[in-house]
Amino acid sequence: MARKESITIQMILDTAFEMTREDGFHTVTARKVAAKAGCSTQPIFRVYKNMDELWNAIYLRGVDYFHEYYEQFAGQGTAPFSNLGMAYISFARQEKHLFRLLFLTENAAKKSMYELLNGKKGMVVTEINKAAAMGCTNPSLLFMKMWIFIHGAACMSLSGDFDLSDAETLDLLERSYNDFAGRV
Amino acid sequence: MARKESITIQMILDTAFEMTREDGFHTVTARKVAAKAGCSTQPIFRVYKNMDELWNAIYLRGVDYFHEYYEQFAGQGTAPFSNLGMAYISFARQEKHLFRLLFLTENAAKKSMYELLNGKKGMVVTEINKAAAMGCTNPSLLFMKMWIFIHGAACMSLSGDFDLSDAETLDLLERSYNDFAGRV
DNA sequence: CCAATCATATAACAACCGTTATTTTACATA
DNA sequence: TATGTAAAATAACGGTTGTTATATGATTGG
Repeated sequence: MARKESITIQMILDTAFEMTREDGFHTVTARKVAAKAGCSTQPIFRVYKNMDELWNAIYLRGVDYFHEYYEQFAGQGTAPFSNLGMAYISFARQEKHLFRLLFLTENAAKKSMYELLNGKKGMVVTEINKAAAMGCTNPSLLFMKMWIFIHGAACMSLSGDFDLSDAETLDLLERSYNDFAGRV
Repeated sequence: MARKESITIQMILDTAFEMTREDGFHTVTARKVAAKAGCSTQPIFRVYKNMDELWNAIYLRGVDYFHEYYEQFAGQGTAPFSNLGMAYISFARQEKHLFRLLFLTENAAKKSMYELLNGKKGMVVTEINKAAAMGCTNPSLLFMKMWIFIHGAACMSLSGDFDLSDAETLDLLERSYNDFAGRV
């Protein structure tokens, strides 16, 4: 009855997402995506109404990508939040463009930082409970302080103003947790 | 002998800088600057070789602007670094576009964060000395921890994930200083 | 007052952008 | 095998960008 589809929505989104990962969000244009996917711009506008829709899809794929990356770190580490913090900072270092897109860019579909951090597994809640179990009187405040600190380190590493090794970073996070929690 | 200059480099840079302040760096194009300055694009390319030079000049003007803003806070506050932190966070809140340009954007002429923070008056050194005089054993480490925290709060306020009042923010900074310094 | 000279304006160039109209191509059904 | 149909390619439209060639303008020394 009709010609068979040869360029799928997956191919287009995969290509566009990879461009975002490697060169940043602003490099994703219709013509460049088409060139990299080996087709014309027409298939893009068949599966997406316009470029805004594609950009939105890239953001949502970025959220999924972050979660997959981030949830690998669940249960690791000793001090509460230090595992999540390491995941977050590692992500910022290895995926600068995605980190910018997810955590430093205003966006129509933008999710709150807490929603992103808690993830599908409720990892923040888990860590808060862990802190409470360790005798912390105000674990939510502790989370807030810890995350401001962690977010600061992540953002600093974007501009090259924070370049501790992973081991040093983990040590810093655990010491900071103890500082905030009033331990010795 | 020749026609008198009517559009100065100051007028152009003032206009372009104001556009950056209000609408962000990416809105500064030759034609838009010309329109806002009430002239053609030609005077821009008389005083600047190309747009890169103008953008560079905007960055440097931004550095000066930050210093003027920031140095007003010198000597205020009680806990070390809290005055500088309040200045930094206030700047991020009130001058989002400039903050992004100065502290979150890669740049040919980019200065290190420490250079920007220390300023012309050596304010960071002053605060570190203050901490040392208060009996802190490792004031440089304390500064690092404090500034990661402060930078985190500033960056979070960009995305609307940090919205404490000034009084609450100051309180948070002073408490954090005590946490890091091991005080009660 | 004229002419040289430099500032400014106008207009154009080539390269992009998102988007869409038009044409070509491939495939399933009758 | 012919035909209808939808996918893909081509090409174009109107907009933007940085930059530059050309034309107009004003000013000042001779």
